[in-house]
Amino acid sequence: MPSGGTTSAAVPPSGAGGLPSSGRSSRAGGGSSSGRGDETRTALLAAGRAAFARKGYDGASIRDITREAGANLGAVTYHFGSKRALYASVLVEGLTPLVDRVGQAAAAPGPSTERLGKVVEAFMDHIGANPDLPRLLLQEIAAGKKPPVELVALVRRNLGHLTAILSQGHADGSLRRAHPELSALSGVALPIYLTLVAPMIREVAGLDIHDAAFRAQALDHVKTFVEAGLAAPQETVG
Amino acid sequence: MPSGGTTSAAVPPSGAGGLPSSGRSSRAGGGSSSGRGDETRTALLAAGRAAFARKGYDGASIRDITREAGANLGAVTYHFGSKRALYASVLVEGLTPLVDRVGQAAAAPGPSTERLGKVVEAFMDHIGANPDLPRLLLQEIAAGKKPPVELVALVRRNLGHLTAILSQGHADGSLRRAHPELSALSGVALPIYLTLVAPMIREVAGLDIHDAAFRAQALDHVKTFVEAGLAAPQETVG
DNA sequence: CTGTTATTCATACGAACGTATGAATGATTC
DNA sequence: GAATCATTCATACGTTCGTATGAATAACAG
Repeated sequence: MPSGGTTSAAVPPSGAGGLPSSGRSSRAGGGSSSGRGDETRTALLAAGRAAFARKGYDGASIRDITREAGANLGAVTYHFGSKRALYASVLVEGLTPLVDRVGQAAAAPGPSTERLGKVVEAFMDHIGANPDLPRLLLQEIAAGKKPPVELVALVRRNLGHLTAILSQGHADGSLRRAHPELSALSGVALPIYLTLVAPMIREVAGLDIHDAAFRAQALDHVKTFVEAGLAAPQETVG
Repeated sequence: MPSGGTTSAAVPPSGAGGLPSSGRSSRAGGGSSSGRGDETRTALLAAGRAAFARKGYDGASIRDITREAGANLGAVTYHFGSKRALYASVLVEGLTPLVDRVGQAAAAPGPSTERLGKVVEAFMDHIGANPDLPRLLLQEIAAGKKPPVELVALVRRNLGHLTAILSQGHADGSLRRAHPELSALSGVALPIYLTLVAPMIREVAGLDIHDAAFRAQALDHVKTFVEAGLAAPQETVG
């Protein structure tokens, strides 16, 4: 044996590490370790997000991802431990900012209908700027398997933000008294769906969600639709 | 060379055949050819639908599909020519009945709000009975690539059914005057989304869309939501 | 019975995949 | 300048994939 150990020649910072958002391991003080380790990790996450969203988990290959990231084939194994672990990191680190942003919008003071509008706006804006996110989410969910716990936690948190608004609206009578989960899901279904089927809309109707004018139109429509769908029924006037 | 030809020993009925819905080749008269050819083809379609919906195109393997269908490994090549061709057949032959059913519901006479309700009901009912369909559709669309022409044609036909109702509603003033495509998409987004994220809903909120009671609740909610979202605004009464 | 045709079957091939391995690299610390 | 460490790199292994191939089977025609 030329070198020392048998298999533990290099000890990757991955494995059982879970999902430390910035838990990089540096050697002694608080320095910058040996160089571009973080850059590689970040590049892998970005390339992985694009690849997984576009081709699905199985369709995306580690070779494609590392090539796109400008990294070596072994980079994924080293930084994340496995393809599956990279995928989990992409999922969590990609969706957390969205949930956070929705949480901020939902926490704003004001009447429930106004908060609802702000949440929808934040949701559509963030998703519009990151069209990979709904694809990532749906690619995972559409599999029909039990989603990973981290994803469940994120969605549950998001649902909590929405149901808080709904219960306020129920209390003050401005929102329809309805099934809270169904109502919350209704609020997010349309933004996600519109972003998701953007290629189909472009193909079928010639409308591009990336076009600024149509984006504005879509946002307006979604806000109106969701607010009307959730609003308390008004007395009809002949 | 033991046998006669070089490569054309067996001539599969696939290849450039396109998508004949029942264009089975029988030998001379109109008989039943040599046996269970059609059964195998049908079994492959069913197994392929389940596999593609659950694992995506890349995740589903021909070996899994043929095993599930009780057919030989070469059956897909023989009956469809390639994995891709099987996938296209699954897509078209799976979604056509849904579009047809929506078309029937949309063609019913009556006021536009009532037709709208019937369409939503037909949509949710059919999708509820065939939960693989939205997954198939989304797996394809989520890829972000140009969808196959047959799929575009189907979606365009479906969109036509919906916009017909909407324009009637616009004309008689019962529906909100809004972007027709956006409105139509809004009508289908929620049913599809609810079915699609069923595993997530079950995990996060403990609600199962396959449970009859919740199904009824969901249908009711979706109808109310969509109708309220698309209805013409009423005068508010303090 | 003989030839023809549709279908099934077992097997093989080359490519691509995820992962493992151990040497090379280069910065940091003493 | 030697030791240490995180990271990168080239390469190899075993598996699985889609597809190709040609023989085997079975039904029908004459």
